[in-house]
Amino acid sequence: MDSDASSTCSRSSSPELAVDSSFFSNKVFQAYCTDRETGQPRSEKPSQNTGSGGKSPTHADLSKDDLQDLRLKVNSRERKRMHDLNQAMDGLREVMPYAQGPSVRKLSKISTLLLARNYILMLSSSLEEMKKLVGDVYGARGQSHSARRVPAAPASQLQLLSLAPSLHSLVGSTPQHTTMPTVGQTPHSPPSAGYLGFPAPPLPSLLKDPLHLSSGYRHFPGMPCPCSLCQPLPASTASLHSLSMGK
DNA sequence: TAGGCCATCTGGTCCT
DNA sequence: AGGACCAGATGGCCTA
Repeated sequence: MDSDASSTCSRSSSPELAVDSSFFSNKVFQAYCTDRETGQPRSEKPSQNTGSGGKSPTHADLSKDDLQDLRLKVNSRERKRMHDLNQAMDGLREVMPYAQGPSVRKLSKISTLLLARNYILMLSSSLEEMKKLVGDVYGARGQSHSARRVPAAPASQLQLLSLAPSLHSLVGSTPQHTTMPTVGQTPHSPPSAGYLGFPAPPLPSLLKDPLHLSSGYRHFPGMPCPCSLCQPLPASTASLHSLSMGK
């Protein structure tokens, strides 16, 4: 989907192969050919087995055309590798909680990676909170069975209780696949997370501070809120937040 | 015009 | 040996 954005975007992230034209117009390649023609090798070391009857031809033994073919092959492979990488990056962009559309500029690669990291942290946090809440609910029900009979919460209310975190998550994290631009967003300004339904932090802070995402819950009136604003972060989540992206 | 982002080429290194 | 992966260099495009 977003790979289409490359065609609508002012610039293409993966331009179609123009191997011959781009490669042969490349100044480096031209310089390379010039060096070969003038007999001034750029970097290859003098080979001892050149013309000495080696069993298999080394790079130095290859003719100019063969060397050129080899270089083209290597370049093509590298190009394909980078295109695959960009495709994967597009796939990642598609599932990010971010406004997408022809009028919205694509997230840069670094922004995509940083946002993905924070998104994962937020989802982990939501999952932990939901687990904790479900545990509390079932624990309370067990106690009520063993002790005196307390009027249990109606089933609908229980569902609401246990659904609250997921509601938060859904509201706050469902990828927006519509093409509607965010309010106050210029066609070429970086997209904001304002579509989430709450005042979104500016992108830079969102990318830097994972807590901005985890605090981005929508607060429903009358509904118990398990979000990290209203409750302290669980220890496991806190440890998650301390994770670094170090290599 | 400077700076950011990107695609591409290229040579080196590592792995199978 | 061949391919994958990586990082540096280079040049183009776009935006503030």
